Amino acid sequence: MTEDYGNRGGAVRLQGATDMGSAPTTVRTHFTIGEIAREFGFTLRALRFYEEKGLIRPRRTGNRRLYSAADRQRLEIIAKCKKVGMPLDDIRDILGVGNDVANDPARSERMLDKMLTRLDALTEEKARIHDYTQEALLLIADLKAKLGRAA
DNA sequence: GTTCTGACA
DNA sequence: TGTCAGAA
Repeated sequence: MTEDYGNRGGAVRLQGATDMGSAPTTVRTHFTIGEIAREFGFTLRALRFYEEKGLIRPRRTGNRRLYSAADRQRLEIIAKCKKVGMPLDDIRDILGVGNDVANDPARSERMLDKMLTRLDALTEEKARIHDYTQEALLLIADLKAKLGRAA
């Protein structure tokens, strides 16, 4: 884990903004795929995959990916949606094409809509699993009885 | 050591 | 998506 907080890529120096120490404060505006992966818990493969699918469009430095604040906001949404098992296609719809995802009421509206739909699906799944469980229990009891074992 | 692309599972 | 390979 090379925590290169040096002045690579999108690093920017803010005038006068210093903290405690004497070294000039460096605020990084862009991050490498490795850093983003660690921060959000995504694998490098997943991040490249999301890019292939058009969910994010990190800028490049040569052919190295650089993730901006906007990319991170999108990733945050992706993480939340993935957490409930939402399909990537739906996540892409929520995100929309623009790269600026901050404070977008329309986006929140889309996300709410998709989330409600997802809730329905999860509720149905839960019911289905309950049914399967009951069936399995019944079959097990039946088999045990047939084998002369205690229930 | 880190990241990239492409291919296969 | 994980994993592996070969290159930068």
